[in-house]
Amino acid sequence: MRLTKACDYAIRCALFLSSQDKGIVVSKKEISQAMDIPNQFLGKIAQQLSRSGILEIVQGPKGGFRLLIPPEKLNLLDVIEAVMGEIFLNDCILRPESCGRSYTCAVHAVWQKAKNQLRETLREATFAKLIQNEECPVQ
Amino acid sequence: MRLTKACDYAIRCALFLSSQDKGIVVSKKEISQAMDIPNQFLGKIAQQLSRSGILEIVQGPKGGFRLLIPPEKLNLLDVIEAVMGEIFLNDCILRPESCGRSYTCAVHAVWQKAKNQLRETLREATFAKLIQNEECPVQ
DNA sequence: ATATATAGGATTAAAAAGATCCTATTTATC
DNA sequence: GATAAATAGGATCTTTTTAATCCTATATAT
Repeated sequence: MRLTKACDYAIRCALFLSSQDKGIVVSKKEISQAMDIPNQFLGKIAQQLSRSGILEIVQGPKGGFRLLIPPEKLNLLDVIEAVMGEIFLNDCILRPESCGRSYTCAVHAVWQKAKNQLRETLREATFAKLIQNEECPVQ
Repeated sequence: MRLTKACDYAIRCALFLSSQDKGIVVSKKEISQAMDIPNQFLGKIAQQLSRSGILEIVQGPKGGFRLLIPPEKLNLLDVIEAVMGEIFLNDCILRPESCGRSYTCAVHAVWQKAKNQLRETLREATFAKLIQNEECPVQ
């Protein structure tokens, strides 16, 4: 029920890029140092974010990563699902054929509701909002 | 971001007990066969449910498990957290001291919201409701 | 042409989950 | 009380997942 480190790093990376000037290329080294992400691991994560169209990878000298989606449109759900695949709480939601017992179906309805709520909450959280609100109301 | 097998089994066990006559003792063997749970593993899970006061373990011949909380009051959250501990999506919510970077705090507010929603949805799902609704609207 | 970056397959290490083994303990029944 | 039928619970093992790194290949600014 937890986000993986890879997710955490992906979010940090997206936060950093969102806080930089629009459209600029930021080197992997700079991001990994600023956001405390293992350098090589960041490379792997960037590949996933790149496959999902969230950022562009620029090779060669002065290479690095460029955010393709503006922070106003990019949200936590996009970044998390780019790394983890579609969020789900229980296998049976994605594999209903493995659902033999009848009353477990009522349970699945709950998983489905919980999943939808969770995805919606994450979708609402754009990176533009996240980098604005530096204060922390929950702690 | 997924429920573990142990959680799944715990829920199956609670579903089975909820569907039986109130207050009766059901043997581990019967539950494990009916709900397709590895017998020994069920023993471990029952210990956790017992520690949380959800069921009572009866030893000796004619022993087994007895549900202590009526299905109208028992809910998915109780059972899941008995097995997994308190639900959370990201470490930093439980360990705010590890939260150094300022803007990650805004992210934590989202985790907190998502967590609260999720727990509320699971809390609303009582076992009485679950064993009633045998049809499956989501599939 | 060269030096500087990232790519990406392969591998390794660490952690968590899933399951089982085996002896101890409890208790109904004879 | 003795016995047999149950579960308890520590220890162990296996598998899976996660986390991280190694190393050669590739791209590109200068």
